[in-house]
Amino acid sequence: MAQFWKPGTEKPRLLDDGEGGVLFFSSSYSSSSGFGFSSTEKQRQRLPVYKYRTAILYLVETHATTIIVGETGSGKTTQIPQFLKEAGWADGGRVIACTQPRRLAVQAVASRVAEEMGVKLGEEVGYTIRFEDLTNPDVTRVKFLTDGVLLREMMDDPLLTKYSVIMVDEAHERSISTDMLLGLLKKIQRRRPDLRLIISSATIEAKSMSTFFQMSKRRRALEGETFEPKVEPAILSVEGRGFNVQIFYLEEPVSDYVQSAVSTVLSIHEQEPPGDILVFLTGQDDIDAAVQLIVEEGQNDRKRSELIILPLYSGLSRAEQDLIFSPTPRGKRKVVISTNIAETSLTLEGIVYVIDSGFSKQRFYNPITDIESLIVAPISKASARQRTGRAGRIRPGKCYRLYTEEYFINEMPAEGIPEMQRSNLVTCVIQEPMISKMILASGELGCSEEIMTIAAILSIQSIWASSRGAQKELDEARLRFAAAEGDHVTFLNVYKGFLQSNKSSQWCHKNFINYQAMKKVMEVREQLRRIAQRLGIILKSCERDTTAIRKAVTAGFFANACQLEAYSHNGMYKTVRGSQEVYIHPSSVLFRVNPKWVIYHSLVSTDRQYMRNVVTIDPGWLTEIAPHFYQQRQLSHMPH
DNA sequence: GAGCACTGC
Repeated sequence: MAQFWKPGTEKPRLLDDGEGGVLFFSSSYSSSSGFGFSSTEKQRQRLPVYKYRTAILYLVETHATTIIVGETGSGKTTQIPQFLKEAGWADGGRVIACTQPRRLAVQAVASRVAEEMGVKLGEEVGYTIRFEDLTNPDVTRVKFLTDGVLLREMMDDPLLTKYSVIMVDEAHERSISTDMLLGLLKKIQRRRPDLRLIISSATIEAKSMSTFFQMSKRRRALEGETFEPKVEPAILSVEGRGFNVQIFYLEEPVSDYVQSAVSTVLSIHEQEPPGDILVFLTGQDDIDAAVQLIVEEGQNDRKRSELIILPLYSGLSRAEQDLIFSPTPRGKRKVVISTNIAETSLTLEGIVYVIDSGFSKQRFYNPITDIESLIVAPISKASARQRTGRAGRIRPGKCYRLYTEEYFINEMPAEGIPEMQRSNLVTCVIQEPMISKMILASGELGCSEEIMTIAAILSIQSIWASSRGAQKELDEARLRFAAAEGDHVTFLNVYKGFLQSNKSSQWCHKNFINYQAMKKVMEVREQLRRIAQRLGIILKSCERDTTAIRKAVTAGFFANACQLEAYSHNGMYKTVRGSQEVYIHPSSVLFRVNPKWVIYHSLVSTDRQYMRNVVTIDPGWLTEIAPHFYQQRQLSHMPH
């Protein structure tokens, strides 16, 4: 058993005075009395970040980059933009920006800040996320946005000239777009000494962030007499406002963390006072198995009926996810069994006990084979702390780690590998080149209306409704739309039906289509249509000429062509590019159909490499449409 | 016979 941090007391602080640039403020700075202020104002003053107001403003004034380390509950995200505004950083038509990795967070924080400032959202305080721009360029002074949107803005205005301060929040998550943004912002700083950056991070990893933003000696030598901010980043640490969480480790490692998690749930329920339980497992399989086990093992338990067991992962429908947020009835105990979604994206109130398996599914990318795969891998210390923190939001909690303390200390990596090092960066550098090529080709082939629809649907996770417990019905529904040419053409049938139903949610429900996904498809399609129109692509329908459609897909995705192995009995294909063994994904309408030649949209790698979303092609099109790629390749069994 | 989590004109 070990003691976790106790926020607000003796938290270790940063810590480097060597180069003079790293500053440290103690938390003994006292806040002024709230007398005479409104209740909102008093609430603001109670947030831990409030007592650092002067320090933060001083650092931002004097340093090009300020790194703020603050745990959840410190209030940094909502308060710092307001401090900046009050201090005049938005004067003269300038704008203060604050980025978030997730859309939901952008919306939530923006409306909270607008409320605190007593202004209407979309005016002085606004936000921009994809498909939704709630800002007014003339009056918006504090703007919240996803880091992806800011990256896009950079394409039109590379120096981001309208912003005076840019705060990058949740930088410790190291998402691809956050990392890209940080790299580009560093470049902008060289050209814009007036720009200030605030990097906000929840972990002590601030030191490497600081090293990154340290500017070169040469640049520093150029600093003239005119006032310029210090180039060394400042670091400030702000305590959070969580509760103490006691940590328990296993004495011996276990081989089956699902079983171990289940036993822990049942013994907490037997021995511990009321309070909800959150269990972190890796994926749907684990989670469903754990739910099943708890039900079975608890069958003879008189207290079993007090447990409300809820699975949680992104594949669940909106209604199923909403169950998680319903309040726990008196005398009951909620057990939420979740993937990583509950680590950062969703916050559950009322959790007192956390069980951490120590694993999550992570994406890895092999640049040689160009295959991304999802692998169950050990989490980092940073993730483990984040999971633990989920237990201390309403009162002191307990966290049960299903691994040994020795393992945590000596073997668990301090930080996860940044997403940037685990992904194919193509779409990050050039926005969706294959889709773009497909759309351009569709203009010439006269099927741009259809290809727009296909492109929009391919950009959505899945248009099919969640199938828990109704697998057969979903398969049957899918068959009703199935087209012999493959998934892409099947999508057109679904889209057509959706339009004919007048975009009805009941129709979606009846046909196992995800209504939310279809609404998003409409938005993406509209966005694509606007871009295509701007580029002068002729919008035209080919009226069911599936050859034109499949040729357009081939034009974009020629590199993903696969041929069925001549004597394959189990549906094995080989990629033309690298002779990789691949199979049609069971969710495809061509599963078990196994046509001779197909093009896939993406590969997913689990125990096998599966092709998701496949369409049949005529191999002759490959040399016709992409001769530069196929000329020198030897295509065995290629008819001529 | 199968789906970690996000994001984007």
